[in-house]
Amino acid sequence: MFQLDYLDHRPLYEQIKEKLKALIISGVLKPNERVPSVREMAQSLTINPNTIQKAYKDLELEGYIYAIRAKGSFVTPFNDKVNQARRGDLMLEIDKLVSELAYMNIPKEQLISRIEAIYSKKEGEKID
Amino acid sequence: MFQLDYLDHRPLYEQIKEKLKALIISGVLKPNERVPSVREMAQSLTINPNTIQKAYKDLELEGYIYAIRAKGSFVTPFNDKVNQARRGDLMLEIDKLVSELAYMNIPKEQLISRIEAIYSKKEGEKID
Amino acid sequence: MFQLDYLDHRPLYEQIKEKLKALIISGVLKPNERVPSVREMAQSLTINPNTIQKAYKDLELEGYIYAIRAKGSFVTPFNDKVNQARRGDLMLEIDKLVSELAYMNIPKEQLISRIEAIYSKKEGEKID
Amino acid sequence: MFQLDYLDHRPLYEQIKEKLKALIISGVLKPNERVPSVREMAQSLTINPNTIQKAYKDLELEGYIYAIRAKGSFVTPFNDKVNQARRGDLMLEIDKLVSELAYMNIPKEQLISRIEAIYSKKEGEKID
DNA sequence: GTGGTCTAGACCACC
DNA sequence: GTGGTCTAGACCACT
Repeated sequence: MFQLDYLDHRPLYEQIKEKLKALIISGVLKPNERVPSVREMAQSLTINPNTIQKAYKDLELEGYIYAIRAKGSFVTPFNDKVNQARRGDLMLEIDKLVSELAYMNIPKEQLISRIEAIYSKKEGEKID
Repeated sequence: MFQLDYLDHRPLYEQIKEKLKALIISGVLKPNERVPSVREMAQSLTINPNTIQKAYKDLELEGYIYAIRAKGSFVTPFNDKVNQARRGDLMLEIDKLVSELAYMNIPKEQLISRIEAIYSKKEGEKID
Repeated sequence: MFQLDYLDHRPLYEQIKEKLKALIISGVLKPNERVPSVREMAQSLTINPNTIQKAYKDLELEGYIYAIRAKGSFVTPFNDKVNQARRGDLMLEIDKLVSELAYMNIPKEQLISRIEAIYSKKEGEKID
Repeated sequence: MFQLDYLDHRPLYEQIKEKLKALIISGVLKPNERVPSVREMAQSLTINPNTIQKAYKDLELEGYIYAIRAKGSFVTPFNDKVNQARRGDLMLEIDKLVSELAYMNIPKEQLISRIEAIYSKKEGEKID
């Protein structure tokens, strides 16, 4: 499914969270699709199940997946009501990054075209 | 100059770096202006000088300030050649954030207008 | 009759107990009325009959329903002698919750008016 | 500080959370007071530090304590803005309990006098 | 010394 | 078989 980077200084569970989030966001994992069980994932990454457990629990708290005991874990279907706080955080992060890029004299057109590209790719998927 | 947030779980030196960077980016600290000495800053924040030292060293490596022994540290004047790696990192971060916002159905117009606002504010300062 | 919430991390039988209790307490299920059989309930919720069985057995032990073999389960008519232990437990729980609300500076008038409302609603039902 | 009940079927960390919360709510632990370190608590209860860690982390997420790396954990000073969600949850729980008590014919006067007692005790402490 | 991360291996409740 | 809890013991970054 993906690989870990042991040179990365962040905790393993952070990497796992990031990779899974990316799969969900990019649409590789569809809403309500089952994600690998804690043990399956632990085996395929050859790390301890507790580390996966922690990553999954965090993702559940953040609203990306949900767990059903004795059934497995699944991708949360997107819901506009959820994660308003998260949206605010993302906006603040974007502001900081954009300020830094502006300071470096990156032309804003470059940024905007990048955004257009990401959004139009997403539109393309919807049509599928 | 600024305050530390002890509830933030990041290392203190990360916070210091972030705050100083923000001051530089926003133009509060001008190019070649002297930043407070390690001791001054340590005293005003009542933390260990080693922590400030580490923050300054990182900022120097990232190209935001330069140190002159026995004189102090100063804001690096902007230079196109500096920090091409940093730019790439920022772009990757932006991509990740934008993907997540797209996943959350934030309209791209909202993002773009936000960017316009930040850039036009910066233009305004230049004229000063 | 009711729906299960698979996102709830409590065991399913706990949810079933809670919902049935609510139906009894609110008067939707009257004293000596028959509650759905284990099989009926299992079918309508599409879960394993063992899970329903466990919920019913617990409710019987707690004094909310009684079972007659080959006939089904029925709502226990209210009886002052029953459940003195349960009352004590509820009082302890109330104490804990009220302490927490007091800590949060919720005015006691708000609590009391809430209690009045619940009791007066119950009185209204009795008259029916 | 307190003792664990190994006959209790709930996870140990839940018991620890409950006991600590009670100490905070009752005012035994004052705002900004330091709570025992993870290791101290683990030793005094003779359980594994990881279990304490989990309890403390949960309490931090719920807003009762805050942790500062290399310093310790401390009681969060009460803040009206925090935990509005928690308040709503508590209110729903109270409603359920009161309904059940009403069903058992507990006179509402008994409930109200209990609430008065808890609140007046809290007022007494404030004057101290 | 503090909070935080990780492993290896065990056991439990649930379905 | 699944998610969740717990232990014992280790190591890390930070102050």
